[in-house]
This record gives sequence, C-alpha cells and structure tokens, in this order.
Amino acid sequence: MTPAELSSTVVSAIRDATTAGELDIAVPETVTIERPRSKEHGDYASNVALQMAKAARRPPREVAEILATRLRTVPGIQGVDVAGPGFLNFRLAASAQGELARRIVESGERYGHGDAQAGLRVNLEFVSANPTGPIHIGGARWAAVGDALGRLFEACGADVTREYYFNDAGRQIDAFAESVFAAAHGEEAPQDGYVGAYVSEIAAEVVQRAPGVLDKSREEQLEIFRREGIELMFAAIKRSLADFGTHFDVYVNERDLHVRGELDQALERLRAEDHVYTRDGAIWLRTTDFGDDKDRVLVKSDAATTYFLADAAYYLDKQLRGFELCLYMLGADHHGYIGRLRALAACFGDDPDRTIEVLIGQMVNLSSGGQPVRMSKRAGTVITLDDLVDAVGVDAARYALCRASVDQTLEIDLDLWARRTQDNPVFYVQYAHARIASLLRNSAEMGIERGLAEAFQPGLLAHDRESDLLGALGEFPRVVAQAAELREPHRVARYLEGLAGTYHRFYDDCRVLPLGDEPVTELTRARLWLCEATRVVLAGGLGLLGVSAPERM
RNA sequence: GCCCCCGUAGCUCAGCGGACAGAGCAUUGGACUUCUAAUCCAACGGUCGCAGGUUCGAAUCCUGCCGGGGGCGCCA
Repeated sequence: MTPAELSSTVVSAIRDATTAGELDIAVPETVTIERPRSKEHGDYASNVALQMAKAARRPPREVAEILATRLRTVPGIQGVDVAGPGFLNFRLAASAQGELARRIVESGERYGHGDAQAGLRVNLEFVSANPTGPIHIGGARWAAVGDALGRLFEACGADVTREYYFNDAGRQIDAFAESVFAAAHGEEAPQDGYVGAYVSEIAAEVVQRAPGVLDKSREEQLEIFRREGIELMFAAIKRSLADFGTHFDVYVNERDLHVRGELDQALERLRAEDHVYTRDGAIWLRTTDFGDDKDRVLVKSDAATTYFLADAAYYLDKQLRGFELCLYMLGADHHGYIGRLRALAACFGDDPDRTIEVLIGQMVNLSSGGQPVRMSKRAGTVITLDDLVDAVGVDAARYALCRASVDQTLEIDLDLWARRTQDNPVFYVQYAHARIASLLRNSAEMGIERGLAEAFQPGLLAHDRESDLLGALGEFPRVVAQAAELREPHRVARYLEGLAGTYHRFYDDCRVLPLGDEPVTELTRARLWLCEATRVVLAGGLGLLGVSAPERM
C-alpha cells in the first residue's frame, strides 16, 4: 500500500462515517499522510482528525477514534492507534508494504512520475547569457537547476520548452566587439570592455578565420570581429552546456524579434491597450498601474528601443506560442525585474499570478583549500562553468549546484566535491547505486534470479530495515511531485541522500545473497526485488538531476 | 531611503502549521576470514538571531527590530 492509496482509504473512511451519521462534515478530497520521524508512531500518520475537529464540532481524539474503528478493518492495515492530541498512527501489514517493491520494479523508470502537472504548457527560460563571455558560475547554477526543473516538470506530465534568450545586438555586444578588436591589435581593452584570456583566444581565432582582416578599415574590422566573435563565443557556450548535459529546445535572440517586427507589434499592442504615454521625448509603459515601482521606458528620446521593449515583445511572443506558464530564472542581481515583468504580463491582459513566475537564484561562492576563490570581472578572473566542471567533474558540479535551495547563497568547496570519499554527497548516493549494481551482478553470476512477479512474497520483507527502506521508496512519488510544484529540485537530492543512507543500513543488517553453501530462499528472492526497486529509484532520482547512476565505482 | 535572499549543532545545510528539531562533515569510541568498509553503529553537540502576534499546536504564518549578502539607471 502506497501513501497515496492510504490517503484515499482514509478519505473513504471519512465518507462512510458521514454517510453513517457518525460525523457531520464535508468530505475532503485528500488527506495528509506522512512518515513519522519516530518509529513508535507507526509506519504512517495522519493529522486529519486534528484538522477536521473544529468543523465536526467534536474533540479531535473522538474524531480520530471514529475513523480508527473503520480503518482497522481495512485489509493491509495491521493496526491503527489514536495518539497524542488526535493523530492517527498506522501500522501496515508487511505484505501490503512489501508489495511496493514489485510495483516499483515493474514500473521501472516511470515509478515516481505522475500527472500533477499534466498537460501544462510551460516555458522555462534560463541561463540566457549574452555571447560576450563564457558561462560564469551564476549561470551554471541555473544550467543545473533549470535543467533539473525541466526534468521534474516532464516527470509530472507537463509539456516543457527549455529556452535560451540572448542579445546579439546592443551595447554589451559593441563592447565585446571592441574588446576582441583591441586584443587582436595587442591593445588594452576599452573602458567597460571585456578582459580575460578568452578574448585574446577569440581574437586570434577570428584572425585565423578571416585572413587579412587586420588590413581592413576600423569599421570593417569591428564588423568582422563582432560577427565572428559572437559566433565563436556562442559556439563555445553551447559546447559548455552540452558537455554539462543541459540542452535547450529553443534559442531566441533579440535581433530576430527586431527583424520580424515583433517590437513594433508589441508597442502597438500596448498602445492600443492604452498603457503607453510620451514624456521628455521618450515612450513609457505605465507599469505602475500593475504594481511596479516606476514606469519604464520602451523607446528612448533618441528613438532607440530599450531592452525592456524587447522583453515585452518576447513575452508577447511566448504568449502567442501558447504557453500557460512562463518561468524566468534570474540571478539575485536581477530581482528588480520581477515587478516589471509581472506588470508587462498584466499590460498584455494576462494575470501575472497565473502566467509568470520568476525564480531568483542567490549567488554562488567557491572556496578551495579553505580560501575563497574570488571572482573579478575587471581582472578577468571569472569562474566559469567549465572551470567548475574541470575542478570536480560534471556529476559533482550538477549535484552541488542542485543540492541547495536557490534561495540560499551557495558555498561550494571545490576540494570536497572533487573528493571520492563519503564526505562528498554525490559519491555517497552514487556509491549506493553502484553497490546495488554490484550485488545484482553477483547474484546473476551465482545464477540466482529474483523470479517471477507472481512468486514474489512481499510479506517476507518484515525486518525493520526492510520496512524503513520500503517506507523511503514509497516517498519518492511525493517528493517528485512536491519538488516540481515548489520548483525546488534540491528536494530530490536531499531525498536521495536519505534513501542512500537507508539502503546502506539495510545492506549492513540484512544479508541478501546466500553465504557459502546456504540455500537460496524465498527471502533471498524477496530481497533481490527490494534491491532492484531501490536501484530503480536511485537511478530515477539521479536522472531527474541529470547526474549519472554508475554501475561500478 | 526602498526592494530581494539568508540567520537552525563547531562547519555546510534539510525541515511549503503537527508529536521529544534532523542529515552529512568535524570530534570521540566501536564494527571488515562473508554481497563494494567509498559502508555501518554509538556518543557528543541546539535560547531554531531577538521581541511580540495568529493558532489546540509555530523553526515554519504575520508585524517590528538586530546581523550578513545582493540590488536600485532613458545600463544590459
């Protein structure tokens, strides 16, 4: 019996009790079932009686007793206690609990997937770094978390589009072109320009690709360094992301929106909706009507369009492509964007509470040898995604970035994450998977099969460690659904660490394969089902984070 | 000045109102003729920043303060 099944069983009990006149209350759609921290409180617990007591105008313990009496007769439930202020504590029959192992093995990688976000057309926009330099560590955080979020949404049935938006026009790009130009001529980068080894590398590569470029006029050179530089830089960015295991479905750039006339269309639309006015020669959007702190300029007094107008066109573009929800994942330094993005949606007639969500990721700090690794854009000592991967590998990098809430300023100790020891959480989890894989290989070599599903005897998995493990496995679907709903992939990582620990403890106490000339028993086979079920969940969970599940380590 | 994030064990952090607040690391002491000891067990360790409020019940929700980090542009 899964927690979800137990939940609906309790709902049925409430319905029956109201029908029988024992309770006078509206029947809830679902009730909360949780794994109690303490083993004394049974396998599962529910606070439903406490929550319904007031509406039922009865003491909580009395409500709990009414439900307990009915629930005690349900097959698979071994016992129901009323405890404390009115908790219902359930003990499941070993067979009802062990049954889960078969279910997981048969579901395979689909176990844990659900339909909580079924059909939702969601747009995830993340990283979105301009091609003026490599992906830095802040972008890396979203490359990991945004990608994991996409996997989570898909696991919950959503229709996901991963999108990368960038500017290939504008002042940043001008500065980049001038910096590459300067580097090609052995000159200092201009004020507000870009520095770092990659600028010189790109300059050299452009010169190689376009022989004779240095003999052309300054204007022609700038144009070539701009065009070729962007192309090389963007190719490098895409390579970094691909090596990192993060893929995008759609790349959108401002220039295309411009070329297709989408900025003009957006402006006309906003004008038609009467949200636009002119002041000091500039064209403004009245975002303060929708909660922004100040109105925003769409077209500057020199007739140049702002990035904000491009943002407007881009939002409209997403709306027209039929997305019901647009998620923006931004760095902490962009939190000021939230108000204007929401106002934008409202100006286009949408309800921002429904169509827009902005996730803000706090900063990432790195340390090595106990000393902080400081970034300086001016000195060109920017820590990049590639640097992180070089230092700790893709799996550890993704896991480290996904492991913490994005609300938390993240501290990454490069020495720790490069280590192949138990201090390193990703190895702790991966090791559990490799350990199971090894055990299953051994069993295959010994010619021991877990056998047909029909022959599986779930009731044999009655050891405390087995019960703990089954309980943990039963939590996975809920963890996945909750992580997607809250947009918090770190919950999956934390869950996996707990599951790995629970498995290691089981492994320590419960011998699976026969020793010496011991016979193969039904318990041996039942435990093989349990081991395979655990392997499936570990692999599935790691997969949601884009981290590999090694067969050997 | 205004806005956002954080404050939980020595350290890094979990914990979208529920039972005596958890994990890993660190420290101390144990467990390998046997399925991967890259593991496990035990001990130690807390005024959940402070003060009010809401609630049967608050680390969790609300308000105010204190401390740390980040941000405020006709920049991108």
